[in-house]
Amino acid sequence: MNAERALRIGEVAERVGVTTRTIRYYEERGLLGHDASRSKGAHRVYTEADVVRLTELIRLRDLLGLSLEELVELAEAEESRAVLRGRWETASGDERLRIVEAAIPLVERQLELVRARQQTLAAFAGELAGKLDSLENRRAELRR
Amino acid sequence: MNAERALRIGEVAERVGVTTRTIRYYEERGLLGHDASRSKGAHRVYTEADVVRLTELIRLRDLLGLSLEELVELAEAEESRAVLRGRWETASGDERLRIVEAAIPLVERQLELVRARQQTLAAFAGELAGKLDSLENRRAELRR
DNA sequence: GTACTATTTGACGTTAACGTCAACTAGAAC
DNA sequence: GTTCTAGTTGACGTTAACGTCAAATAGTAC
Repeated sequence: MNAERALRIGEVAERVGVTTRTIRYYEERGLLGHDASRSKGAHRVYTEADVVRLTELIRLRDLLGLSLEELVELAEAEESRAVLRGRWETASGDERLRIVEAAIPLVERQLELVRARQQTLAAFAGELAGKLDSLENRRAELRR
Repeated sequence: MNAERALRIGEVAERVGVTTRTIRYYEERGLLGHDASRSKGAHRVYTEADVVRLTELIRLRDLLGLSLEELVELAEAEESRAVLRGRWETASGDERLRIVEAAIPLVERQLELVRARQQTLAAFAGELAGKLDSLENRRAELRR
């Protein structure tokens, strides 16, 4: 039904904004579930869902400064990788429910991390604003 | 007047939460103005202002993921390093005004960077929240 | 002065995260 | 089938940001 176009590594890399080396490296490190059915030497095949997923991971890396190891840890429990391996289309209702239920706490965890960083950033911004304020006051006084 | 206690590298490192090696490395790379009056082999001497400054730099590094090179570039223009070298105490009113006026755009720049990051984080948080929402809707449907 | 600890300098070591290169091949287009 | 581009594997190279170690010395306490 859903005849999704198959992507190859080059296109994925370009769209996500990384190099092909990075994608292979991430797979090597266990971040992207590697397809066991791929025979040695055959091209890797990706879907739109992979692009979305990789984009998200890259953002977590860039915005939160997570290391690869931390990313792996974060994504590890994600049973929703089954979706990426094409299991979703053929899954039964029960299986789909389990997949969705496994994905929820993962997104929650990510959201927590982002929110925490928002907090610390807000505090830092406050400090900087205060410092700017006092500098401006000093300037005014020194000008008199 | 202001007889500030002189700190040595070990105490500074502990208070800032880095190692002494890091501090020396930062000096080596030009991030901390190195005191020309220090004779070879003599201990490095720091002030409370140095602790504050280093703390801020480390936070910019950690929260925004800035590289050392970017930090150097950011701090480079900072004429306020004069303050750290003890020039403040002996400075005339005019000099002090110039020091303060040089520090302001620097803090403004830092604040800009932090605010920008807050924006992208907010957008990301929004996306994640949306995704969480749709997952929860799916779950509800699959449960019926 | 002596003892003792923290510091200095210089040098080499380490790790994560890729970059780069070579020889070979899959797969799409014709 | 031929052609051609993009992909694959394996291996070695690179860079930033420190870690670690050794030998000598500064500075503090007594």
